[in-house]
Amino acid sequence: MPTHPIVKQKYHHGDLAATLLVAAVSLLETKGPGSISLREVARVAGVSHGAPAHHFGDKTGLLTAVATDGHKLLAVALEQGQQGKRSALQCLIGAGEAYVKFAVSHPGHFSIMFQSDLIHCQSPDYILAGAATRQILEHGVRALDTESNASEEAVNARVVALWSQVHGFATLWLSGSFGNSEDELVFDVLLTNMLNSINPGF
Amino acid sequence: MPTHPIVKQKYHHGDLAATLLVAAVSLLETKGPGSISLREVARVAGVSHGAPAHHFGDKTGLLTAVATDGHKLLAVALEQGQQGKRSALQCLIGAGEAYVKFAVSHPGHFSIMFQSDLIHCQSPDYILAGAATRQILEHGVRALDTESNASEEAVNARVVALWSQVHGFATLWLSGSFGNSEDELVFDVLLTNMLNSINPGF
DNA sequence: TATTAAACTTGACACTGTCTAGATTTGTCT
DNA sequence: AGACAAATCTAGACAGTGTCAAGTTTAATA
Repeated sequence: MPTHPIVKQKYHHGDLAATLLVAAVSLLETKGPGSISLREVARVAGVSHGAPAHHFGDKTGLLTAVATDGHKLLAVALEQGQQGKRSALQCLIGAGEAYVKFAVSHPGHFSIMFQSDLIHCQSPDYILAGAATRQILEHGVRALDTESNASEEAVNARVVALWSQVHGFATLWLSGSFGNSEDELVFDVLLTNMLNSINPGF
Repeated sequence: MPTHPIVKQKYHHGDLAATLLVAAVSLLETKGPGSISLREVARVAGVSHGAPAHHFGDKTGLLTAVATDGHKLLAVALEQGQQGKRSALQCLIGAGEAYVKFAVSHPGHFSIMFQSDLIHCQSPDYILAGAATRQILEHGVRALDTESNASEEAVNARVVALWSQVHGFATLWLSGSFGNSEDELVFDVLLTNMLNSINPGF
């Protein structure tokens, strides 16, 4: 007879992989990617310490899955950030804004997405998901530059410049390098000013 | 009688703190900030596993020292990157170039400098060293904007924009997000193109 | 229903960070 | 110089970690 007959603890969780991912993201937000513990993830998910291995192989595998999920979510956010914009420039700025806001609103995911020493960055799923992000940015830049029939190299340079800027802003903000102001207004002002510095003609 | 009379292993190392820092940087380059082990640092330095505690308190303390050293080295690199430039704009671009090249040539230091979950980011030394970096960038921007009597807010926005761009470029390059091309030419082209996109008038 | 595969648990192992107590060296004071 | 104190490093212990192997329970399949 079980001690807690009402809440039946089934041997098979049913949806453990997804539960582990949620727990991992939660712990990434609090502990950070360098201090996260696989056993604690299992504990939060309510399973034994060996359970994650069956779904993700090892700790790196679990973190890779989180990173891959993060890239997929980011791609969706970038698409949404472009919707309903008038000009191609506004479209690109919308994507940049979405990039930064995704990072700030999903710190758990973002904290691991580019940590190549903690994930299997050769994983096909991860590479594929990451390439989608880049493609969306590139598509936006290309739409802006078609009018001024820009060279392939110029488009590439602009993608790198835009990506670097929003990625750097997100990273520096999350690390507290801009001063650990909790003020949301400061964040918006900084971000808006930076994005407005993107000029159509380079 | 010692077994190795020539190389005398002294009980007191003499300069252990510096040796530990060098070992830590070396391991940060190979293992990465999330996988570095304090005991291995001690092993590389040739001392017992408990030795680092006496100089740096704990693992976080050692990593904080590396990060602080990194910020000091970066400040020097930024100053040097500005020297001998004609215009204020070229000066600023030189600093940006120095920022990225420092990150790529000191991956061990740079990998930990902004990881707020792995260091004591409230440490006065660390805060001071980090503020110097920001001040140099701000000084460069201010020199550029004095002619066009820019507002305080505009200067601040430009600092954030420039810092974000070079920091993001360095981070993305080191994470392999631009494609893990070992080609140095690709790096230079990408960086130069990006820096040239910095326009004097915003 | 019997058998097989999947999902999860349990125990073990080496390794880690940190704490404590002790050993060795250096510096200082008389 | 000699004694004492401080600084420096070692050595052992402890709980916690990732990963492996073997075993147990459940689901799927035939």
